[in-house]
Amino acid sequence: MNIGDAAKRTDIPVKTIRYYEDIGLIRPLRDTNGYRVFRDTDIHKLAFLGRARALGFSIEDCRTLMELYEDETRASADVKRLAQEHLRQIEDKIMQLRSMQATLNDLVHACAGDSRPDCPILRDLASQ
Amino acid sequence: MNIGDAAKRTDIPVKTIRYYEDIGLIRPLRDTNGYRVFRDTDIHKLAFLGRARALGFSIEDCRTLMELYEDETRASADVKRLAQEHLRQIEDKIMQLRSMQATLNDLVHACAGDSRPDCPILRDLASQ
DNA sequence: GATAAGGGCTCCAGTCACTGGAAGGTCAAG
DNA sequence: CTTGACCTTCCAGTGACTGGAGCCCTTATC
Repeated sequence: MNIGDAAKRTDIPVKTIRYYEDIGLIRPLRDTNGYRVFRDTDIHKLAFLGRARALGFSIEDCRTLMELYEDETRASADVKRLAQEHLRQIEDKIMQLRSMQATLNDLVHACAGDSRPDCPILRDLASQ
Repeated sequence: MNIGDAAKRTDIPVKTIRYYEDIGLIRPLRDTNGYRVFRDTDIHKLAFLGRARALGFSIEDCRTLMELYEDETRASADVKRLAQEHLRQIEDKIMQLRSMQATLNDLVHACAGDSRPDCPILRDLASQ
């Protein structure tokens, strides 16, 4: 299978697949014409990566997860630890965003949003 | 005031302040020795930027907000529109993260986290 | 007057995870 | 034989900084 088909199959852009090869996440074979050839295992790995990325794991986490996946002697504790740490970071981020959301929401509601220059949003940003 | 004091006063790293000058967000004066000199207005602008960034506005949004702030004939509607659009993006991001959180949470709880290799997290990532 | 510490300066490179584009090779259809 | 859709590599850019090298300036102390 060529890269275009692999991209369609996994919903990962062609450019991204090439990038994943560049950084050593996948190792597709090469045809005599230089084209990448994707086997089922490569497609499987790409799909794995796609799902891990969709859960917000960093590329380095993905690399580790793939290594763990391929290591038959792994301990599930290692996977769980990684996922828990990531979950904690997501929760932190959500709290941060919720705090921004709350402030912004107040400000937006306090602002008339008309043609006059007076604006509580700017007043807040400029406050000492 | 030199850059170090400006940094302390506004809680913005020295490096970041220099970067803000680079991209034209602030225009501190220069002393004869080449050192940047920060007036009260510069400090005020930096603090404004700090608060806007803390609310998650992009640098380009910050630039626009500062222009609006300095334009006495602005319409508050323009500020509100910007803030509302940003609020929408924050809400999108929160929803995305909550969805990740939910999935990850399920997976983490399903995983024994012991020395055995069997792991629902990896099984999910590898699922067809 | 020498020196050391603690500022400041510029410029370059790296971060993360792609993404766009240029310049060119390959392949199947008409 | 040409067209168009693929594919290739390589280089540069994104956002918002951050780190480091190599240098200059100022102030205090010996």
